[in-house]
Amino acid sequence: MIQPRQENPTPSPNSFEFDLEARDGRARAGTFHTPHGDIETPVFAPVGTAATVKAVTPDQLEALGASLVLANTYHLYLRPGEDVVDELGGLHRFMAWDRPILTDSGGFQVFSLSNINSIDDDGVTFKSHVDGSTHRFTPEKSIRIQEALGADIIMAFDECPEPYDRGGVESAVDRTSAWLARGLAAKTRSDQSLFGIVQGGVHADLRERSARAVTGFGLPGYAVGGLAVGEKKPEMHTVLDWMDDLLPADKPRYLMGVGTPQDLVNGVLRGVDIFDCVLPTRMARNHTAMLRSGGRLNLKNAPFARDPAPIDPDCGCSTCRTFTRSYLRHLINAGEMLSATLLSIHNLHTLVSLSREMRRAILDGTFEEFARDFIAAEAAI
RNA sequence: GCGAUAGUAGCUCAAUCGGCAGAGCGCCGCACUGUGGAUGCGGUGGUUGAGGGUUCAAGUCCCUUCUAUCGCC
Repeated sequence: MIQPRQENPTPSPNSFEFDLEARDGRARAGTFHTPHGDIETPVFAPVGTAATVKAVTPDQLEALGASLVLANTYHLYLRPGEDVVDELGGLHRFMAWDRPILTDSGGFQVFSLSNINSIDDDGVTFKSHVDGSTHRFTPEKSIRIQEALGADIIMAFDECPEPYDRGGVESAVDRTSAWLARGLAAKTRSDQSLFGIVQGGVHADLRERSARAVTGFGLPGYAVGGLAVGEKKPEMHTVLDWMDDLLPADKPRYLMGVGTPQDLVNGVLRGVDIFDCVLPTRMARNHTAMLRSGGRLNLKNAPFARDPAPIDPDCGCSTCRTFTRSYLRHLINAGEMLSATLLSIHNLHTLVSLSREMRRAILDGTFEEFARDFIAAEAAI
């Protein structure tokens, strides 16, 4: 049985302040203060859907140098129920992660995982993907659940539409703003910071309309939603360029659901501070190792059967220091759960350490060179 | 030794009256971006145990033979 940590870190007197420490071009290095410690940016947040980062233990996450972890409101509401988490002392104690936690609003999952019954200006009625039961989320309900869960950063309930359906994007922009106002009004806890989400798809005028509305609430941080949902890469970069101009410089920017090592570099290059993504752990479960500079290794592939090399000879993670590709392939082939753990550690290390290196380069004033080399190396592959 | 039953893809099995030899799994590979260890997509795969016969046509009917399982002297 896992014992939750007992010590309670002293809350920063400046909780939810963001110190912008350095800039290099549009790239930024900063520190976001939360009641559970500081988040040094740029940062990559591993995703722990149901109060766990899947096959990775908190000790392993800590060894990786992770600070912020994302948990999912939709999943925790359905199972075990936010009341259970609340009763057991809140998310930090429940999942034994004493550092900063961010919860999603449930908006995206309602659209991507459940069966939607109806969506209107008031909220969304949907059927659970677990048992088919009917539920309803509203902006107020999402805040109530997230307050019961108790993460440091909580997200406004939003609508994430198809990026190329302009009519759908336009109504999602206005609905997301209206829902943010209601979520803010429903908020009662002062030890959680609410981030607003900018929508607008790939349309400049809609991104601007959304950003103006959302930043008007003077929130402690802002998220860019509706990207990495099927649009082309150059379009994502263009939207991020717009966002850098539209979002206040003195607040953290969070690019939701992204991404690959290349996405992180391209995001930081355009002023993004926070990332989260399921890719490193999902690919780990699907036998794929992310390589730092482009490329992936599907370790299930036959040629690795007798390969004595580590996944990445230049990687310093515990998996690469310890195990051969041959052994990892054997674990996968034998159906051993350990393969998901070892690959998750490698994939998370790739993104967490890349974020840390980018931070250092920004502080040193060498980030533009770092990014140029990184993108050149990727192009050479 | 005699008898019964069964041999079809790597595995488990389909294939109507004799009418283009198939499926699932595995294997090989691809995808995966605000997470279900999920899922989706594509590919490889056969001397139908062997040999002969009947027939326009045989996995299917006939003969011989080999192998396996069960039963009986």
